[in-house]
Amino acid sequence: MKPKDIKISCDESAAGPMPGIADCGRLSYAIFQTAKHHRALAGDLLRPLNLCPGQEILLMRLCDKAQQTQTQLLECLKVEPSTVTKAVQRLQAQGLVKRVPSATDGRSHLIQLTDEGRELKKRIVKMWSELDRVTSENLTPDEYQTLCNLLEKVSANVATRGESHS
Amino acid sequence: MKPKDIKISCDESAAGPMPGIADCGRLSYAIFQTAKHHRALAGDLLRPLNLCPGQEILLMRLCDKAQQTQTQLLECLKVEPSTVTKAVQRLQAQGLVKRVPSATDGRSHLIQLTDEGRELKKRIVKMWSELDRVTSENLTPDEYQTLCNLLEKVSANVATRGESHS
DNA sequence: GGAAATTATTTTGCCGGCTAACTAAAAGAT
DNA sequence: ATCTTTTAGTTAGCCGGCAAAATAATTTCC
Repeated sequence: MKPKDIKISCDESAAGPMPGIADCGRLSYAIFQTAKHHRALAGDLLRPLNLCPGQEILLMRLCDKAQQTQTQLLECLKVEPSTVTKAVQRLQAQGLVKRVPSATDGRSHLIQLTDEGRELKKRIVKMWSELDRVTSENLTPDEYQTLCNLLEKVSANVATRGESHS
Repeated sequence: MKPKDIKISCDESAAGPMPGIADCGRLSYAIFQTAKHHRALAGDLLRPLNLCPGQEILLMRLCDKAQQTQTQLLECLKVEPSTVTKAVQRLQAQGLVKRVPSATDGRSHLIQLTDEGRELKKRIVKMWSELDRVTSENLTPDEYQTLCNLLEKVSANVATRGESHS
C-alpha cells in the first residue's frame, strides 16, 4: 500500500524547492528539466513510428519542401553538418529517405522522401499534435500563447551561435 | 560585400514562420529549439571549466549534499541509472569525484567531491548565473517569473514517466 | 588557365541520455 | 535457513548533438 510515498528526492523535500543551481538560474534549470522530459515524452510517442526525437523534424522539413540539399536542411534545422549526415544515413537505411546527386553541384546531394517516408507524414503530424496537447494540458489558451512568445524571445537570446562573429 | 545576406533558410523566409511541424505544435517546437540552443550556450560557457552540459548539475548536487548514493543522485537529477554510472566514471577520471563503498550496503557506493571538484563550485555558480543572465536578457522581471512558472507547469505535465504506472 | 579560397559533405571521436539485459547484494517470505 | 523478490549498479549498444579534421568539388582572383 505504498506506491510512491517514500519520495526522498532532492527537490520537493523539506526545505523548499532545492538549493543550489536552481537558485542562481531558475529559468535555465526550468528549461533544462522541461526539455529533458519533453524529449522523453516525444521519444515515447515516436517509438511506435520507429523514430527517434529529432528525426521527425527532419522528415517534416522534407514534407514541406521536397528536394533539399543537406546544407538547406542543416540551416533550417539549426544543427551541425555532421548531425545531418548521420541522421540522413540512418533514415536512408530505414528506407524513409533517398539521396540523389545534384545535377549542378558535384558535391551535394538532394535529399528526398521515399514513398514510405511520405506515408509517415500523417502519423508524425498526429503524434506531434498529441505531444503538444499533453505538453500544454493544463494551460489556458492565453498561457499557451504567452509561453510560446516568451520561449521564442528566449530562443533568440540564446541562439547567438554563428551569428555573432565579426 | 555579402557576408550573410543570402539567408534562404526555411523559417524566416517569404511565407511566415515555417509551415509544418511548428503549426501543429508551436509550444513543442519552441521548447525543442530553445532547449537546443540553451544547451549549446551552456556548453560554450562550460568548456573553460572542462565540463559538458549536465555534469555541472551533478557536481552542484554534490555540493548541496556531499555523500550521495548513485540512486539518490539519479532521483534528483531525474535520469536513468546508466547515465549516472557513466557520468560518475567520467568525473572520477577527471579527478573531480570520488567513490567510497558504503559501509552498510555492499551494493552501493557513496559519491563525493574531491577537493578539486569542490573548488569548481564557485566557477559553476558563476557560469550558471551568466547562463541565466544571457538567457533572460531581454525579459522583464515579470516575464521571467511568468516564464518560469509556466515552464514548471509544463514540466509537470510532461514528466509523467515512471509515475503513471498503476 | 592555374593557384587560392570557399563550400558541401564525411569521418572520427566524444558527451548526455535512454533502453534492455545482466550481476550482485539485501530484504522478505515461508 | 533457504528460496524468492527487490534494489543498486554496470555493461553494451543506440540516438541526437557537437567539435575538429579531412576530402572533394566549386568559385574567385589574378
